[in-house]
Amino acid sequence: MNIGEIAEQTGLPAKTIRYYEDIGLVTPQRGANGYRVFRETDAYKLTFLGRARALGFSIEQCRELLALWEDRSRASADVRAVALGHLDDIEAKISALAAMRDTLAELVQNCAGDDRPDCPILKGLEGP
Amino acid sequence: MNIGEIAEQTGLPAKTIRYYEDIGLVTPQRGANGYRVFRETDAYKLTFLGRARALGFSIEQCRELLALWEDRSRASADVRAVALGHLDDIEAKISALAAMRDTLAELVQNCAGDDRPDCPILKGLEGP
DNA sequence: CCTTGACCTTCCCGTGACTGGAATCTTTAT
DNA sequence: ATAAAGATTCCAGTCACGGGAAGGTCAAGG
Repeated sequence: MNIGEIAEQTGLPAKTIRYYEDIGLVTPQRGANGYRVFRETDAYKLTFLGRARALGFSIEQCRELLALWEDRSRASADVRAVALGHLDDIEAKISALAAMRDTLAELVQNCAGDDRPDCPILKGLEGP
Repeated sequence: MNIGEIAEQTGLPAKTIRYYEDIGLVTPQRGANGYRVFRETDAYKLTFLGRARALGFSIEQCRELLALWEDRSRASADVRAVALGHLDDIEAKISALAAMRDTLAELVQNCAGDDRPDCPILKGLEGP
């Protein structure tokens, strides 16, 4: 399989796949013409990566997960630890965003939003 | 005021303040020794920037807000529009993160997290 | 056989918003 | 006089790619 075909199959842009090779996440073979040749295991890996990235795992976490995935004697606890760590990160991000939203929503609420220059949003940004 | 002093006052790292000057958000004067000299208006601007950034506004949005802030004849509707746009962005991010969290939490829930290699998290990442 | 167009290759630069570090002044304190 | 603190510029790196240039390869059509 050439890169275009596997790109379509996995939904990842060809550029991304080349990048994943660059940083050692996949190691496709090469044909006589220099083209990358992807086999089924590469397709699996790339699909895995696509899903893990969609869940917000960092590249390094993906690398870790891939290693665990390939290690048939891994402990599921190790996988779970990575996932739980990431869950915490997500929760923290959500909390931070929710706090921003609340503050900002309150400012917006108090702003008339008309032609007049008086604006509680700007005032709120000036100082407490 | 030198950069260290204003950095402490605004809570922004000196590096960040220099960067803000680089991209034209603030334009401190210069003393005879080449040091930046910050005046009160600079302090206000930097405080404003710090708060706006803390609320997640991008640098370009901050630039826009600063311009509105300096324009005494602005319409509060313009400010409100920027803020509402950003609120939408925040909501979208929260939704995306919540979806990740839910999916991931479900995978984690089903994983025993013990010494055995069987792991629903990895299986969930393999395919649907 | 030649050309066209689709596909592939590498390489380098740009993104956002900084952060770290090096090499070099200037000021301040002892 | 010297040492430390604080200032300056500039360069490089971060994360995870994306854009685009310059060029090699392949299949189809004339």
